[in-house]
This record gives sequence, structure tokens and C-alpha cells, in this order.
Amino acid sequence: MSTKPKPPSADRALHLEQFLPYRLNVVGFFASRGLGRVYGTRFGIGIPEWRVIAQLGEFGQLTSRDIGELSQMHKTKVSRAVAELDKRGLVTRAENRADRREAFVALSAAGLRLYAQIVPLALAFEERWIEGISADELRVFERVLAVLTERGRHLAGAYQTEEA
Amino acid sequence: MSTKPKPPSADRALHLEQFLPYRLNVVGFFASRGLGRVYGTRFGIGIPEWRVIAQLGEFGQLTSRDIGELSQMHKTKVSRAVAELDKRGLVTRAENRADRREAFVALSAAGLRLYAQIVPLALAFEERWIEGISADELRVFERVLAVLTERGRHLAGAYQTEEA
DNA sequence: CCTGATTAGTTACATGTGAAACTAATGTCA
DNA sequence: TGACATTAGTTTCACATGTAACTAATCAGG
Repeated sequence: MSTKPKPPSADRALHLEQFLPYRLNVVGFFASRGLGRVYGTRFGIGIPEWRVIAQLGEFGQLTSRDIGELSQMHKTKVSRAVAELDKRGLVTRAENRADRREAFVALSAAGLRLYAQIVPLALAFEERWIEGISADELRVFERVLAVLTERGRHLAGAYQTEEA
Repeated sequence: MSTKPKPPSADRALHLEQFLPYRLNVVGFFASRGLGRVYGTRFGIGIPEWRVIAQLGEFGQLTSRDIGELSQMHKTKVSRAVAELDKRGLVTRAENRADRREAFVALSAAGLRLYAQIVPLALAFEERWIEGISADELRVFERVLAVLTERGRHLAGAYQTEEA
């Protein structure tokens, strides 16, 4: 991550297909869309629902607030996703008796079974996607991606996120 | 891009915050949101409109079909964006007399002025974003990104895209 | 305590979106 | 030439989403 003497940045031309923000958005869209097909068509759930399930599967019990923060989703999106999963019996909600504004959400038995089914598909999707890229390149890629994500969070004004 | 002997891929755990599709979608969202603020707040245009302007600024004259293909946007999105820009006098439309189904869209004088104003802001945004990342790392990053984008296009089922 | 500010979560509303249906023009092939 | 398929672009419809307003509970600090 060493700095480099940058050109004066004056009047370069803009080529959209090389423009990083554009490229990142396009690849992010493909990620979302591709993965959405994997579990959307098979299990009939959308991306927000998937994110909720993923977080609960990983952390066990969370409040909606936690889920939103961890998975970068707006609170209304979380609210609706949790309500939908609740309706389908995939999660349980238990009021926190120490703070009755919030509720602990967790996967139900059926939710856990679904999670166990989805995870291998998600990992397989990821593997097929990065197949053939060397470990070295991938390491660099992920490091840069982390920097861009963190900086992007600030440039974007942080807040809540979208699909995938 | 050399291949590597992969682990059996069997029962790894899933960690959403390290899951590539998720990470790419998040960073793509930040890109879109951040850039959208740059010209959205200043010029009152949205992301689809920006993409249309960017393509026209780069290529001069295009049909809506071309714009959609170049900027990865659904034809209905292009249609609405062009209509909006037309309404504001930022583009002109001229029926192709050799094929009267399509029309050539181009930036008007006002559109060109707007383009000239936006481009430096967009490039500055990009520069601030990648500031401090070494040229070597950036090169690797962009190469991997290109591979992921191309493969993602197929995994997602191709088609039309979104914001940024 | 008790009033005002804050927080978790939901709901109402306006907007943006894609799928599908549609219109009009062109291409195909007999 | 004439019927059928295809293509550019628009419009309709249903749905997902963010903003803002709202409810209910907790916190701060006088």
C-alpha cells in the first residue's frame, strides 16, 4: 500500500467501462443476482431474507438492530425480512425482558435446516466464481477490496446497504 | 492466474463478512451511493441518467440499445433515463432514417456542458477512493476484478444491470 | 421520580425497478 | 409479395425499497 506520485489529475478523459465505481457496481450486481438465483429459485427466499439467515446461522441469536449492522441493511429491510421469515416459521422472536424494546431473533429448527442446505450452495457458488484465480492474486484482491470498502463507507456517507 | 489445488470444499463454515459475493455487493453499493451524491445533490440527476450521459459523452451518438449494452442497463431503465434527459433538454433524439425503429441519442449543448462539469468530479471521486493504494496492487485488483466480472456475468445469467 | 431525548422496531407513502405485454418497424424466407 | 419472426423502444403492472412519521420502551439528568 505505498503511495505513488500521482499525475496532476487535471483533465483526463472518462471511460465508463474502466471507471472503478461503475465496475464495482456491476460486479456487485452480478454477485447479487447470481447468488439470488441459487437460493431464490430453490428456496423461494430473497436477498434480505438470505442475509438475515446467514447472520443468525453464524451468530445464533441477534436483535434486528444487530442484524442490520452486521449485514449492512436498512432497518426497514431487516424488519420486513424478519417478519417474513417469522411468518414462514424459519425464525423465532423472543422479547428481551431486560429491554422490552428489542427482541432476540434466532433460527428455528426449520430455519437451521434451511441454513444447512443453503450454506454449501453459497460456498460452491463462491468457489466456482473464483476458480482459477491464484491464491496470491486473490489475497491482494481481498486486501484492496477491504480498503475500498472501508473508504467507500465514508465516501458514501455510511448508513445502510443493499442486496447480496 | 495459476490454478491451485483446492480443498475438498466440503463443510466449511460461512462467514458473511468474508463471503465474496456479499463483499462485492456492499462495495458496489457504496460506489453507487457515494458517486450518486456527487452529482445527484449538485445536478439533480440519478445514476441511470449519469450513465447515459457518460456513454454519450464518450461515444457521441448512440441508440438506446447501444447505451443499454454499454452501460449494462435494462432497456426500460435506459428508456426512462433518456426520456428524462430529453425533457430537460440535455440530449437530442434523431430518428434513424435507415431504420425507423431506432433513434440516435446525443448530448445537446447543455448536455455537453453538464458532462464537462461532471467528469472532473467523477474522476476526483475515483482518485480519492483509490488514494494510497499502490499501482501494483491496483493492477492486480483490476485484473481479478475483470475476471470476476466476466465470470459473474455468466453465473448471474447475464442480462441487464443496475446503478453506479 | 419525572420530563425530554434517544433507541428498537413497525408502518405509510412515494419512488424506482424489472417482467411482460405492447406498438411499430424491419428482416426472413417461401 | 406476403405471412411470421425479430427487434427498438415504450408502457403497464406488481413489487421492493428508503424516507419519514410513528409507537413503545429506556435513558439522562434535574
